[in-house]
Amino acid sequence: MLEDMPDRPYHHGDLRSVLLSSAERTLAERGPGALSLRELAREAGVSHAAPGRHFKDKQALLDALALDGFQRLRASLEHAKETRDRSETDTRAYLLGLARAYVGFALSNAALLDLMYARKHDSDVSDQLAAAVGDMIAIVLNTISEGQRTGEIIEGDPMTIAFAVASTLHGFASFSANETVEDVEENLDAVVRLLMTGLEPR
Amino acid sequence: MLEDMPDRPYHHGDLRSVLLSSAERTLAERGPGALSLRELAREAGVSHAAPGRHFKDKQALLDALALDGFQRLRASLEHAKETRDRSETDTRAYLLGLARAYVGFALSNAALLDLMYARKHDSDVSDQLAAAVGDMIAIVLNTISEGQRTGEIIEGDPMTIAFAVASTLHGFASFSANETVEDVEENLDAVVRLLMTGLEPR
DNA sequence: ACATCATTGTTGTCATTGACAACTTCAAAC
DNA sequence: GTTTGAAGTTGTCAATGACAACAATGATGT
Repeated sequence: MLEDMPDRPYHHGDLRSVLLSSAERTLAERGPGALSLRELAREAGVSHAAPGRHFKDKQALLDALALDGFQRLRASLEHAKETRDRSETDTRAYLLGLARAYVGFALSNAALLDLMYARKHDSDVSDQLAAAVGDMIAIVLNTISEGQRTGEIIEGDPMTIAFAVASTLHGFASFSANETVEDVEENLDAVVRLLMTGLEPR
Repeated sequence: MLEDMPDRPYHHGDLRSVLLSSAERTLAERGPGALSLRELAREAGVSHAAPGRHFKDKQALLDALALDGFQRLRASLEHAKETRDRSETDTRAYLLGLARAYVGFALSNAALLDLMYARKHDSDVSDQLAAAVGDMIAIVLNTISEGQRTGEIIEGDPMTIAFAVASTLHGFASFSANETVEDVEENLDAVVRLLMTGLEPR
């Protein structure tokens, strides 16, 4: 009889990351309400209590997902920055790149983005998440400061300006992900143009 | 013996709205995860299945909360519009009023706002919610069109401009509600100013 | 008046879930 | 080699959402 050949070794070896990616798939496909630790365990071929070794809580799993999301979003924004650096130093083009990256992430990871900004994380994790948001704003801040140095951006407290710009990006991404907006690209261009030139006639 | 005096009549009479307001309080105080139909029933002094008569689903309750939230938000924005009409017709002041109303709502009803924009509603309700968002954008749209008529706003597709402005308001409100931003008022002023005048030096 | 009947509430039950406790397997460190 | 601790397992519990079957109430039509 061959039944004593364990399909998988006793120790899964990679359970934590398997749980995370499985959770993210479920989140994207069936929403946050469909997330169940026990179901994740079943999918991973592991007992119902195994996830408890890696995540104290269901909330801990969600926290980890959110943090991971911020890391990837940040990487995406920084990638947009780096690819820009090789071309010219046009602040508007740079902002457009950032906006595209942010919106792209929002469209591809709508449910995850919700989770990232959900107001229900453990207090210490909330600090980390706040820091992650701070990092993102810092990227915008860099652009603003650079733009101010080259004279492409008006003077004024760069932090305030960065906050305003980040707000716009976030709001646009959030809206675009929610409603079924067809011409995201065009709208996005218009938003960046508007941000740069303002609403008042010159 | 007095025990046959029913504390409450068999028919609660107002259960639906009691459930809704109780749910909203719980939502605000303990987050969406703490919402339990059974607990709401207990608080209302009613059996555990009674809520089922008014809400097919837990999701149906959440949908109702979200719709109600949009109605109140819209009323608040329209109130801002009416109080403005009595003073001058300065588009910037009007936008500032709208922004204050939106942010005020976001700060007072953070968890509810999350729910309103959550991507997990029943499909037909989603349509109603999308319509609600459309109504809100329409309010902004009015302002933009008026501003264009008085020459205070640049020309261009008003819908696109309105979408951009609404995005900014929403993003700012969402950010302000999440992070612990101290000087919301100042930042808000700066955002509206920035929207009006743009980022480029003139 | 009064029978009917839809509404709203009730009890009972079920499968699922998150959390925890107690036990086992394995591998690495000493 | 043994000890020790991380990772996985079974077993159990209370809470929950959903549903079915039944009861009370009040409105409607004649």
